[in-house]
Amino acid sequence: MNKYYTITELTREFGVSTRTLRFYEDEGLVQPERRGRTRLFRQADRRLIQEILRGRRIGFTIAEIREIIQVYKDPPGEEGQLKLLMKRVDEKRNELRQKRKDIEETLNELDNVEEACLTRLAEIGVST
Amino acid sequence: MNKYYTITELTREFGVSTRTLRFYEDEGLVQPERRGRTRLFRQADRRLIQEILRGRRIGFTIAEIREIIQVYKDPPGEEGQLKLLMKRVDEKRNELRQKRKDIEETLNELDNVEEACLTRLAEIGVST
DNA sequence: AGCGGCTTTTACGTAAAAGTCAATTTTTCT
DNA sequence: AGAAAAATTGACTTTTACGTAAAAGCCGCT
Repeated sequence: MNKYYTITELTREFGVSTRTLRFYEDEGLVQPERRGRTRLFRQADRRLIQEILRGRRIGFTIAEIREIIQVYKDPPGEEGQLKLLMKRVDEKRNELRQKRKDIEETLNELDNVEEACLTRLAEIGVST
Repeated sequence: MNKYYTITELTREFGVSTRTLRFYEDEGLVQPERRGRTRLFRQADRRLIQEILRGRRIGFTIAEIREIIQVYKDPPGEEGQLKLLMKRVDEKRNELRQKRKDIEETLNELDNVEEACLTRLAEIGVST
């Protein structure tokens, strides 16, 4: 059946504005089809948007996200390009591992904060 | 001995600019002492900066970081405030868990990209 | 006293990623 | 067909987190 999605269906699903999706199109991240001037998003576009938003959540810039999409769309074939790409991939991975560590540590801290809150509440004599 | 750090010592240690550290002071995140007009950072300031930068890496805004610092500096004592804080902590934790999941997934994808690169290189006949 | 180097303050600038608004279309419903 | 609802476009604005440039102060050294 190959369903089409309207822009507002997707904004509702992902909790973003139409402006945002149009912005992503302007930036060349997605290329929905058109019927007249209306955008028609396919499954592929929808999945792409999921990936874009995931990238956004972990702090990738639009440029970085576009780069990643590019690599999937047409992977480099030449040795120099491939090695460069691998280097960039390795850097990104290190960055993400650091970020993951930062998150673990912060999660632990937040656990402590919660503990402290519970303790304090108990002191005041509030049963949780 | 209670050593003081100059602003440039810290910029070198953490790889940030003096502008950044002054900005954090303007935003009320750190309060180094002064000798004349010169800032003198203590160990406590230094550790605080570490935490600020960690927060920054995982995408916290200055306002959020300030809020966290505030909670440490003077924790709420009243029931309503405590419960509110716990709610905010819980939200933050969920957000961070999502982010961690996003990172895991992206790390896996990057592994695949690397694999693909190696395969392609082997195809071209390059020994890695 | 002069120099180099670091520091300060003030003030304006900027890039990224949208948000907002107004003026048109276009589509949908009856 | 005609009104209402939804979508598009373009221009302008906003927010965050600093960057940058100018003009000057302080400090140790020679």
